[in-house]
Amino acid sequence: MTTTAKTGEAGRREGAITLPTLRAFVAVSEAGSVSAAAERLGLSQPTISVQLAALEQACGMPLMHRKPRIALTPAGEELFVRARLILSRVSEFEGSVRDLRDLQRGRISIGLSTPHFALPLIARLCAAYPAIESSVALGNTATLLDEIQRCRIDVGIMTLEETPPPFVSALIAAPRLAICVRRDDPLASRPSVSVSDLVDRSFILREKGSMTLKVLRRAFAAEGQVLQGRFELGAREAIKEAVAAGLGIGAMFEAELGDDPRLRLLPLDGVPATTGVYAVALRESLDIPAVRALFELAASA
Amino acid sequence: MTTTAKTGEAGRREGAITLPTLRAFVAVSEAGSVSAAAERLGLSQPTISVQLAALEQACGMPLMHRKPRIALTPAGEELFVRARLILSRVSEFEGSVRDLRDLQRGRISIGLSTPHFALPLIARLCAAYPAIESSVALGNTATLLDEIQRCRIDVGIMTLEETPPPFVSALIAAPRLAICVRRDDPLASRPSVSVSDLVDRSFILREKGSMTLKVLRRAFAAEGQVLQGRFELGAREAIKEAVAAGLGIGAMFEAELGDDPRLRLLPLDGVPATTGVYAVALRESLDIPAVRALFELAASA
DNA sequence: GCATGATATAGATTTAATCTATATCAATGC
DNA sequence: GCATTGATATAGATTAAATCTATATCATGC
Repeated sequence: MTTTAKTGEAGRREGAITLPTLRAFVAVSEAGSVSAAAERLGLSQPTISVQLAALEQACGMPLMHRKPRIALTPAGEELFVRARLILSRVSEFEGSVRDLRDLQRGRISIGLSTPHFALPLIARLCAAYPAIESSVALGNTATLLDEIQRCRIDVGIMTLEETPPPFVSALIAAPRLAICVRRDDPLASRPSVSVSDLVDRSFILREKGSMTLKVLRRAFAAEGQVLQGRFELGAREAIKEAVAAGLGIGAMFEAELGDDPRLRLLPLDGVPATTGVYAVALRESLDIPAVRALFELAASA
Repeated sequence: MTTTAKTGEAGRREGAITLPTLRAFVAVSEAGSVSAAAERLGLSQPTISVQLAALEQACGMPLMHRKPRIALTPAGEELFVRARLILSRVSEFEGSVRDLRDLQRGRISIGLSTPHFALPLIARLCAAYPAIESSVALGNTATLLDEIQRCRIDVGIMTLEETPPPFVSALIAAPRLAICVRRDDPLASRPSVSVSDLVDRSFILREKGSMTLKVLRRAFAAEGQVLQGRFELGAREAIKEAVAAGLGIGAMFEAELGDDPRLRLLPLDGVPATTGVYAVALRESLDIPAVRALFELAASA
């Protein structure tokens, strides 16, 4: 029975190349048998058999012959090399994912409004995950929230009263508002002060958007008073200098003063403790490993 | 409403990385928007959106943020590079497949028992597809069929009567069996000979497995005669020399003699034309582009 | 020739990829 | 400030891929 070659099309049914088919092909080539490859990949033998057939289908030509034992055709030899190249790139990709997830690598950009409370936390982050690169910028509560929302920074550490919807936060500290006066100020020897002690005093204020300003203004309003600002300074350090220079009195949260011998910090009575220092991020940023790590450190402190 | 960070696991639902997800990711990164990427890939916008989410799921972290406009996270930057590497390897793989299929590259190993009929065909193959490398070996019908079956060669060109099941074949030529004698032989002037003319002559025979031997023996048996072999030689060229040296007469298929002035070839009457010169291969080898090309050339001659 | 080990096929099930239709979200103009 | 628009995400359905178990076929060695 002489079968004449049918010259019609064959092997044209394409089916895109997929990673499982390539894995099966490479495993069979290397293991020298379908069943050994199946075992190596932790899959069933028919799965490998089918995947191999699918790849030959997709390529439109036989890649292996099975006669004496399973072996590559010339075309198979060539494609085997390329298939292994693909798979090794995939492994590298997966390795990167693992590193990134295990924080063997990673980056986080942080914005601060309160260096005093933020830096110990950042220091702990760096100690726990030495491979994380962090970059730090400064700002006030309002600008930081804006930058978080625009994804300019991953996380902000700032004083805050409430966390609006798109954000999540973790409490770091709950300092009270205090008044900053010169050491020779009449009030300097008082253990604390109240709004009524301050109505005729002129303040050096933080800029708009600052939580310090907002809380102070509200404390005055609660007493029916209006805050009198002498002038406005956009940085806490500058305010300290201004107070020391006798330009007025200032306000800042406890522990923000540091160790300045020229000044004294007096707790302000009658201010409800509604504010706190928080780490803040977009909810979806919590899936960034470095951000999650920072939040976990904040929560565990 | 102060939402505290939930420190529970997140992004752990793995789902293996696939090529479509990587393609979507790279396309979005390059196109700068999901819908542009969809258009570029010829897919719908939701498909890309879903694939992107699937990759972020598989990686367990966000790869892009979408706030001002869509942009890569630091992790995304790193993985983007690796993803593009993978995809370029895949393109190379697909390019190889195309080349192999279009015979821009390819190899074929051919076995011959009848160089006279085979070489013109091989010459046509080389002319039509200059990029195909072919390697040629010799053998008789039986050894060639065996080598084909063991995938030692892709295709054999040989005299054959019938094509056993695992093979397919294409007819190349249908030469008749002829007797080879010295120019000074008493039979040399005859236009043809019959078995009865040869009963007392002593033959120089081809080896077992040769189709020439098989057909000759059967022609004798059909007349009730027994073929008398003087001795056996494993190569056609050697038989010619032996006949020329006067050791006996030989047999070969028409046109196999070539142009030897010492010899004459006499058609043997009464031999049914059941044999032909065929290209033979395993059925599955027809999917090898170079083999298919050879068969198509044979059929179109 | 029969037993055995290996490969392929069948049928069923789960998951992935893709679509259309629709909802949500963000930016922009009136 | 609200409505329109352009872009992205979600839902539900459908098709195709990947995988399994069970079984058939095939080849090999004794």
